[in-house]
Amino acid sequence: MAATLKDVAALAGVSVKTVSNVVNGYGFVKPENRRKVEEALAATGYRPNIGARNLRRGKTGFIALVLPELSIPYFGELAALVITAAQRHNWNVLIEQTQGTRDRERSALTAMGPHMIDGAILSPQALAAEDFAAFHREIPLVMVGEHAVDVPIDHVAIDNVLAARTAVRHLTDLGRRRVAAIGRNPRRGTASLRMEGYRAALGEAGLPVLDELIVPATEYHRRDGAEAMRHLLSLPEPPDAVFCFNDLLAIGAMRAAADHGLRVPHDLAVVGFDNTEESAYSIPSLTTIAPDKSAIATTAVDLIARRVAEPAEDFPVQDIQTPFTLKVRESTAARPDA
Amino acid sequence: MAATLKDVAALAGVSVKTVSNVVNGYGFVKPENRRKVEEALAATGYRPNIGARNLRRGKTGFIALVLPELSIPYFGELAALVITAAQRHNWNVLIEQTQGTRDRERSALTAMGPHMIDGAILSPQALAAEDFAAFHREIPLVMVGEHAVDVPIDHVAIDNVLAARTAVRHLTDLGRRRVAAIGRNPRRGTASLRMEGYRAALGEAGLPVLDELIVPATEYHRRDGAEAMRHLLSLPEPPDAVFCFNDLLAIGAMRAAADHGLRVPHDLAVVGFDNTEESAYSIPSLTTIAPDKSAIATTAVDLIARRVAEPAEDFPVQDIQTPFTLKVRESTAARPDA
DNA sequence: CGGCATTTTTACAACGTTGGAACAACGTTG
DNA sequence: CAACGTTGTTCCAACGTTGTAAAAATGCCG
Repeated sequence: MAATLKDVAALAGVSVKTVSNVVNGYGFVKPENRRKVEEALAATGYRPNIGARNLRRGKTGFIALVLPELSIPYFGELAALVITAAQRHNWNVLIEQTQGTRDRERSALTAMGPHMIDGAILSPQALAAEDFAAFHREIPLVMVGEHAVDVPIDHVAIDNVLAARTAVRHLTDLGRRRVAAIGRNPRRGTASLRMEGYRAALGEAGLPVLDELIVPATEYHRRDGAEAMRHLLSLPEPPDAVFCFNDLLAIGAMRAAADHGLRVPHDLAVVGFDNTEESAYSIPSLTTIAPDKSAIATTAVDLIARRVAEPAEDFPVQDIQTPFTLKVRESTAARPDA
Repeated sequence: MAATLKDVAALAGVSVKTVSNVVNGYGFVKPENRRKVEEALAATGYRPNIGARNLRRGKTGFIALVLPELSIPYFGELAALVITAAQRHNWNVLIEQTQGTRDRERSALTAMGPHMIDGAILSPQALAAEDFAAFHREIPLVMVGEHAVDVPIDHVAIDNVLAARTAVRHLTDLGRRRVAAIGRNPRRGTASLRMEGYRAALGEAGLPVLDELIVPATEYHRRDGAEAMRHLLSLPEPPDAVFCFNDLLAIGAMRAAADHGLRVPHDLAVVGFDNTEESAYSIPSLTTIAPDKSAIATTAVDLIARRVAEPAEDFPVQDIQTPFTLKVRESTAARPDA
């Protein structure tokens, strides 16, 4: 069996507490004893029992990361960064997958009691404001990306309206006149914000907002992008550009366009959102909004750390905007004839 | 604060143990009391303190998943499946990222004592056999994918030799004569197995194994695939087909080929390995070996569960092969002129 | 060398849970 | 009605750790 403090103490010939003191770096230990304890520690290969320690300390050493699906590149990349950021605070990360369903998001919120986790980072898709009422607000919670309005909860995200506006503006600057949008979804807050940016950019360019060019998507997978694009291509007058609300939709859209014999960017310019690794290598490579994912992860984790450290908080609910850039790639190269 | 058994007991007017009995489904509780306890449970919103429970039971309720990087699609997809499989055993999954470095793989193995986890699933890349000696073999360990030879540890993977042979055979069947390989890496066991399959298939087709067509890769990222492909295209006599040891390498290779003005599959046929979602939507879509990832995840988790359940085991070390298929897509379509 | 301050060590309790044993209540049986 | 088995409940201890407080050892001063 694994060695405990008791075993180490017996071997070193001191009390359990002295060993504990050495392990935790308490100052007043006779050098002689310190040496003996350290030897015993090494000899037994002692590892503290985290569970027992946390039980005693009233902390768990875990934070939860609740997201739709790890197999979606954006979330995989984000999770990787969150885990790395959490390590700096000596936290382990528990990942909970919700498939973007409200039920599972809600149950993740309630099931993970304060016994289990010290805090949670949540990337919700379907949660409504009232779901948060059920949540025991005993541990810090940070929302990333999606933002349930009217709920006083810390939030970290990019400026979605501005990002979308930037993306669409880029398309109109290239001279595209029929700019479609894929990803409308009234249940997603970010989708509404991106719609807003889309409309604003069209307005600035003096272009009309045409309902027929706005395609909804429930999920944001490649398949949905392809489907939406097929629909757009079946229109009497198809678009000459499309702004997709994430990279997967864009990849799917480019695929459908290719199947249809269209050339990207010549016949159709495409912009995505997220700057997943994939978008830099696709053929053609994908112009996309590049949020600073590392900043998102670090900010969210640090925010939880701060709330944990100062629990009886009077520092107000945070709504932090992290930076983004537009990565211009082949999918929006200028037409040679333009 | 969160409710404990004591609080619930006080409210219900029974002893702590009776509440515990109700919570754990112990049979002999007076209906009257059961009702009272259940009401109190609901009223307080009691959640068991997992740490304390595990401390008492000597189990942790966690398994570790040690892998190179969550942001790599294959591992993201695998992690998603492992988490789902683990849920069926009431396990939480702790994900540890190693970046594929030997140091971090080793430290993950030792740092996660038996206090922390009930078992571990390991997808190693750089570990040598001797590293396992350091590992306290107190908890079940399953290796997926890579297999450190000479170490008696459970292992789950596809038949890499056969898979590679199948992939290359597919290329030679299409009439390709100069079939390159990208991904040679003597430090990776699977790479050697895939090399073996590659050589075997060439042999069967009566083709020579040419050193110049075999390109090493340390990491298996898109960037490495592109780099390797650029090298191949600089040869006096470039290949007409390439077998990449994973999908990312293949995506990178296709990207480099496109940059070079080559048409895939006409000028160059490409086969990948892993069947990540991305490969179905790339342009052209990628022919690839499709391991049954779900089977890998389930088998690995179930194996751990079995070893945990029967610890004083005499059931021998397992080496389980999971099925795979070859998904033929556009990147290896037959030449129209052939 | 007694007294006192400082350093070092230890005993004890507690965190929340559950297994085991002990105990209590009950109905049944001889 | 005594003995018994069954059902239901409680008490105690323990899992491994650390905070508190008290005890012990040490060093210093007069």
